[in-house]
Amino acid sequence: MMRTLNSDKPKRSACSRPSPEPKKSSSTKKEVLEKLDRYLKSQGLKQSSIRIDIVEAILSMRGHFSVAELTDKIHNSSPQVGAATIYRNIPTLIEAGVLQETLKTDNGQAYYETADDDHHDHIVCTDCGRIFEFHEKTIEKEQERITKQMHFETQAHRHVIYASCSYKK
Amino acid sequence: MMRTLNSDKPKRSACSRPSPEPKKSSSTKKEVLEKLDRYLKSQGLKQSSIRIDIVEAILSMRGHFSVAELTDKIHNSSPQVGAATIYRNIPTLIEAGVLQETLKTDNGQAYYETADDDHHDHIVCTDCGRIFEFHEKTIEKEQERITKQMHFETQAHRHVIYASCSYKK
DNA sequence: ATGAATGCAAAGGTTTTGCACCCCC
DNA sequence: GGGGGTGCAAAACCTTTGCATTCAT
Repeated sequence: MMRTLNSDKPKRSACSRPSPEPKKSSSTKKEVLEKLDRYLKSQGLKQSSIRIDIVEAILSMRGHFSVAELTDKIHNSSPQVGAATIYRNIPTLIEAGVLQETLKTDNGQAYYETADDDHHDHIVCTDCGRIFEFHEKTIEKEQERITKQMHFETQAHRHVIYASCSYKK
Repeated sequence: MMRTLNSDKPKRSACSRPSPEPKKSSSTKKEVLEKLDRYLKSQGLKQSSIRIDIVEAILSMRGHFSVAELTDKIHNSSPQVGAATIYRNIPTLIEAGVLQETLKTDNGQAYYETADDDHHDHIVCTDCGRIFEFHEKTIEKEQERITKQMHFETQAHRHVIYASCSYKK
């Protein structure tokens, strides 16, 4: 029975398209940590060595990653960090502008990426599950026009295209 | 602490915008049941009174609904139907062209609507959580253009705008 | 009669929460 | 020292699955 979109985990091997380029980091690690520091101070929150560990793991990730993948990375250097701590830090780091949510898979798992300024949306390969990015100003503008016309104030959007890689086989 | 998009269930009362119009049913109940019948026969599957109950409940729903809401509706007339049966029927009914998935909320709950031919995307009100629809050919075309240009074959897409209703308060 | 459909309960996977303890400011 | 931060385990949540039973054809 066919399932909905990407609820079956596709195998990486099903797709021979080259992986997306790792994004060129627009900010240095130092800048990110300073931004975090400013945010924490502004909110009366505290630095903690574990929070720094988590941020460093995030900065070392390439592309888009799940919490499970992030957890593995963190456990490389700090095996004792609990999953709950990572989950509890996610909203904080999003608020701080360090992290952003990419998309949710149909099975409910969230994917994240390091926050950056250039907005983009995503194409998920239905063969291999990898996530690619696209930029399209026209769509952004149309979106804004529609929302205004319908008397809403845009807060955010998620635009995910599911498509199969033509390089297949 | 602010959470991601619609992970907090907003209260209906937070938004005074009129509800979306119930969609004018493009097919009669009879037509839908015939379509289902054709699909089931083609797949060697069976009719069952419970499956018909589920379809009738779907057709009686207005707008967009979660499995929980659908289950409640079904239980009005057939209280004994188990949740597993409803979940197991969903992929079948999607395949049959009776049902389609609208979106997943950030907390992982799926929303559905009756299948129809006119494609549209969705605006979720960040005040009240209600789901509205928009149609925009320009966006569809751009999307197709980008996907082709990147050498993918489009399978599907999900485009959800999160926006607050200006009629608020 | 044969295989699909169902109910029940248990299991699954991801994320959240309660609580006692720890540590940053 | 006080309030945020953390670990652990349990709970929450939606959904899926195993198994014995029932039903459609």
